Amino acid sequence: MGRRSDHSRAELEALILDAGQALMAEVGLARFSAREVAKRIGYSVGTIMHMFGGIDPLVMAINSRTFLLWADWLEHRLSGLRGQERIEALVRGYFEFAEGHPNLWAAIYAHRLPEGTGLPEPLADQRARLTAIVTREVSAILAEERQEDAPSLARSLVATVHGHCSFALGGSFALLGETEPLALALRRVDEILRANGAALAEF
Amino acid sequence: MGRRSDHSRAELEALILDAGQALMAEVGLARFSAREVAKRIGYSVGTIMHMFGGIDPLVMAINSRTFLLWADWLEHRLSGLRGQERIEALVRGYFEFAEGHPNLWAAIYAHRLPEGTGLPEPLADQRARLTAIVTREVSAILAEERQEDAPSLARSLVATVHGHCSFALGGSFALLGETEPLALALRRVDEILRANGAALAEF
DNA sequence: ATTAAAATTGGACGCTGTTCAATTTCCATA
DNA sequence: TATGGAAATTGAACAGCGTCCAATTTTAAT
Repeated sequence: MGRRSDHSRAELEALILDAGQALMAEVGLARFSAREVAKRIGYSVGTIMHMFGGIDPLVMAINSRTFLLWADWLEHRLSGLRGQERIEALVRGYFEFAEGHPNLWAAIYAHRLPEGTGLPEPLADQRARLTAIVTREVSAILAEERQEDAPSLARSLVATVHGHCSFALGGSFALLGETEPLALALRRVDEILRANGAALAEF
Repeated sequence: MGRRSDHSRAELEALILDAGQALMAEVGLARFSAREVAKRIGYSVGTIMHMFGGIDPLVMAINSRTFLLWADWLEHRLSGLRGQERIEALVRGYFEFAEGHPNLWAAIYAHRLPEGTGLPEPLADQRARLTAIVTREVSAILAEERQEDAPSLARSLVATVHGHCSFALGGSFALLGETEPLALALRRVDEILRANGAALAEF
């Protein structure tokens, strides 16, 4: 025991986050376990506790990492698209990422940090990247005199799509007999954008 | 030990659900504990396990109960209102209930039942009541030739408001600098209803 | 080489959900 | 009213969890 220079501080952190995110993807937040992460990387639980300070900060770090993954994936998905195709790709992208990584996605919204504790600045920045992408795209199809509405409108659109995606993956829509959640979300986004003066082609 | 007729079967179930819901409201899903519920009602954990079959079914029952509470509260809130005031009251009601019972509300959406297991019919019915109210109100302000759109539109509106409420209580909006989540939700609902031919007064 | 500091461990603690044999109570029948 | 079988309830056991910390080992500086 003691400082084994098998891994540097940064390497060890990456090791923990890699294994942690993998475990989260496999079993979800409810069955996530710091002990299991420790077992997988060959360190003791104490090491993880010492580095992150508890299981909540660790989960926060993993979730912020998921946001990064998500944002990169979205950007890649936008490349080559033009005009309002890009907006549609954002909505589809939201759903597809969530469906492709349901446990990672659900962990983001199921995990509530004990009251009072806010996100450390760097983690907050990682999370804001996703909305920044949407703001940029919304801005691009908004008239010049409505540019100032873009940030607020983007946040609201993300919330709208999130609500539909959340009901789709959480089973609420299935419970209510709704079979086309994505189509619903796409229509709402279209309506909202038109109502706010976006330049969209006729249906 | 043995069948103590202190309480009938139904009484005991109500006792467990009462104490369970109270505990959920106090500590939230993450710190919810069947053992603590047992302690509070003076029975052993085994009794709860035997009645509900596990902690997941118990949480499901509590959450469905929360839906009932919510629906009743909403109905009461609608009484005396007319026209589009009723739609506005639904949106405000969604936010106010969530803000008034944050742990109960969050537990509904944070709890994901282990895959494959669906809700028992009676519980599903309890949950559908809330959307049924919205469908009724949406139907009331929709033109006759658009009546068939009401159920789907209502589900979508609930999802939209849920998304905004979820971002508000979960801290996403705060993180992104949004300070007026309710106002945002109200505007989106107005836009969506107008886009679908609802009879709403000029702003 | 010595020493102070940092990293890592393993074990303890109290908690959790789940299971089940043993016990107690109830109800129906004789 | 006595009795037997069925149902309810318990308490203890189990494995796992997050958290903590004294003890140990390694590293880096002197």
